[in-house]
Amino acid sequence: MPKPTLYLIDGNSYIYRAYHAIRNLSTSKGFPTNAIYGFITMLQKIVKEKKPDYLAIAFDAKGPTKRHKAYEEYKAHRPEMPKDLIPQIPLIHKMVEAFNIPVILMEGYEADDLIGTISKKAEKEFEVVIVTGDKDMLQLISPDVKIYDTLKDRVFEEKDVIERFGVGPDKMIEIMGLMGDASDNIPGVHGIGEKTATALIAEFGSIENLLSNIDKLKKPKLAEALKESRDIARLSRELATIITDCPIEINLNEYKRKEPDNALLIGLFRELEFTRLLKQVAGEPSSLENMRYKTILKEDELFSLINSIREKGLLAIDTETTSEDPMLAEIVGISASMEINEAFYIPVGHHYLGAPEQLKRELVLNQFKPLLEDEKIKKYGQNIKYEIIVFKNYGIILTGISFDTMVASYLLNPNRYSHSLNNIALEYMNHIMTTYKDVTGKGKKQKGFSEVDIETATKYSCEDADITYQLTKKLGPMLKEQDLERLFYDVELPLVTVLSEIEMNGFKVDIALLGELSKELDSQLNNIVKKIYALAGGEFNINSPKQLSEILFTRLGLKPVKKTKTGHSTDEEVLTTLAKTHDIPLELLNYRQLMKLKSTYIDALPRMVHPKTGRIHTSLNQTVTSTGRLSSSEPNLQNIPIRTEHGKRIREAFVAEKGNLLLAADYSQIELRILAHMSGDPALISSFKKDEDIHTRTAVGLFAVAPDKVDSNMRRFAKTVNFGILYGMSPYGLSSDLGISVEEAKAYIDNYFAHYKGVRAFIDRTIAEAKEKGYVTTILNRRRQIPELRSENGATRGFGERSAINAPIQGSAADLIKMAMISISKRLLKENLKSMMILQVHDELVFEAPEGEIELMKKLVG
DNA sequence: TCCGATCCGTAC
DNA sequence: GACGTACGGATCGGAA
Repeated sequence: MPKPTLYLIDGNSYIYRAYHAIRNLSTSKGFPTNAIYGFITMLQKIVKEKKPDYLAIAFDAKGPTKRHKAYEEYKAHRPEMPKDLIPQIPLIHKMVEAFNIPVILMEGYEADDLIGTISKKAEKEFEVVIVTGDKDMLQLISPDVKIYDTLKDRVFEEKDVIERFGVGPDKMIEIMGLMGDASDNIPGVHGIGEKTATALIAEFGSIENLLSNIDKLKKPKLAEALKESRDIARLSRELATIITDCPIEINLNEYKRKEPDNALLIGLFRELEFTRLLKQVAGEPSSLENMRYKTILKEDELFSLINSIREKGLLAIDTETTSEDPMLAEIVGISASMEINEAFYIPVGHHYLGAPEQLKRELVLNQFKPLLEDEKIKKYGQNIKYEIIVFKNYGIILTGISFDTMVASYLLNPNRYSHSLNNIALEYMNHIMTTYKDVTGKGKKQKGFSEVDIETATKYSCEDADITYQLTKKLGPMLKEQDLERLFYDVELPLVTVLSEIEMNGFKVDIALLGELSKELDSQLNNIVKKIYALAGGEFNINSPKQLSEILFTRLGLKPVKKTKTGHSTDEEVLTTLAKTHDIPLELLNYRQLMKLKSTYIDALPRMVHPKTGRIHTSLNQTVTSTGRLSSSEPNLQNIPIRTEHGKRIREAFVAEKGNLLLAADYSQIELRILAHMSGDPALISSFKKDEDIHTRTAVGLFAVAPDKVDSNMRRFAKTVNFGILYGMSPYGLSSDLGISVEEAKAYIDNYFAHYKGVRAFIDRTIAEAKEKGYVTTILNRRRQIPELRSENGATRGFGERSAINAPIQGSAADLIKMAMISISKRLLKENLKSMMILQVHDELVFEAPEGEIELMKKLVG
């Protein structure tokens, strides 16, 4: 007869884990619920998976403990509990009660001690499992007591401790006494970490024995440290020791697992708006077992699936592949969902020992092709641009794209840090999904999706398709509510296909030219490095701001100009200032510029060339920026240098295929034009109508001179002011940009607003409206929330105000160029042109056109 | 060995 | 602190 299991949960460790695992969850009224939700999820998981016979949860009590009295620094450096976690704690206690799980709590003692005491008492009759992420608890392990770490999903037994530390759990306090514990501010002996501590205790058995045998140590430094820290080591050991005889009444029978109090739970779930959990308790099907997820391995099943999709006229689709890069991806499986809680997975490329026979990829794709290319069959996806590209590389043109949950989530809140399916499923469905890493493992054990067993893959991939389907149903109406439907269906969704084309087209790069440039810069850099070392009086790592700062401000005694968080700044502004007093900063500026170009562009770009196409395929990300702009990554082709001479030479390496030419169309001063439009300022509008040079026009106002008397310097000032306005620049910012005093800068800004009165009014109006509504909008009604406007902190609020000015302007410019991309793409298709759109850089579109089409293209894009 | 924080610099 | 939006290379120190 096996012993019954007793699970003892370290409530505090759980709360922090839950809080950090889940971000940004709150009720519609704004009460934070992330920790509560995470706590429940973790609790349910334990109960469901481990099925404990007995269960209790211990919490720390308020107020100081014995350890605080013994050592006032104890846990002193621990950051205070986050503000949004504090109000969740009492609700977590209530939840535990509603689950009918006993709460163990005692004044003057920590959860560790209570667990230690209970575990000691229970180990004879029970198989005890302590659930915690805290490594202090390892000392409690015995043949009958294990530790379970939920985060790592790992059980630690006696043998695991011996394997890692070479000694038994009873020696853990000795090791901890030596090495200390940063999180509890237990000091330990300075200079001794885990390695040394483990070795010493393995040899001497205890701190006391070690201290009486210091003379036998071979390392003098170590011996010295130990001699000095005798008392600290003893104290640390004491602090690390978990008390196992708390004066607490224990009736183990009370810990026997009981059914939760469902009425109480429903009340709490409703109050906290946990809809998924509510459904669960109310008895609706929702857990994974109730899902109708099916693996398709036979031909007749495939045919019947395809018929069923045709009947429905829609599907949410997801592909599993061998690569995150769609240009390199090979299909491993396809999943589809047409109904809530129902999905199908068709594996076609799983290779592992014992893998069942699967349908041939070619067969499956042949069967799917007519359906995928049928415009009348609606396709829903999460980041469906990825699927478009993957399928295109198999000769399938995915058509009928009707929803992208990632893009929808972006329009609903462009500030979100992530629009991953897992993330938005949590936000909009209160649903925690299996992650990719759960399935493929991570770190060393990570495997490709083709090695994932088909049963697991089915669950994972079907969930993706299913949730994508469900989110489509959920987010569609939300877009309508916020009046985002036109932006979504007329602009962003058609843009997905356009972006996929640009990415697939790619950009040709002259690798040989870059190679030459690399060699050339190498020798130039070599010369500069020698000069720098000579001037510095020795070698050091110029790339390390830390080392450079040491050279400049300590060895050479130069005067620091400004600070960073961690020391003295060595950025361009600082070096330019220092160049007046020493020769070395100029060389450093030179070095920095060349090094930047070489490492970021010249040497990096050739690595990004696609093995088959020989071109560079960037990712154009549609859901990253908070304003509505696109971003470009892997590589970022939106920040290729242009300003400096060397930079221009890098641009020269971007070329067209033989017989083609590059054509760039840029939307001149688009943001200032939008400012004119949105502000209705007559002076600004008339200037643009007359097609004047806007910077010169501004200079005329600022300097009160005739247009023909504006010199290049005046124009430069005016240009800086014009751009500064778009960014909500302060007098300080302008002054440091132009190298003038703050007073002068303020005068220029005042002067600007005196000439463009409509702009002043627009800024004031925009900020006021943003404060009232909490968000700003663009001309296509793109919406960005700006919570910073309501901050107590002046700097944060200032940031909010600048964003409120900039976001509508930058975002409207993005709206316009996106519309242009769609219409140009349509014309290229309609007129059957060979010209390709190959890049967007915010106010510029780049095309590669056959020579014969170039004149036509100039007209078309102009 | 990997990952995140930091500093820095490129673009619009 | 002080000008908006991005991406990424190099270093460095701590965690895995």
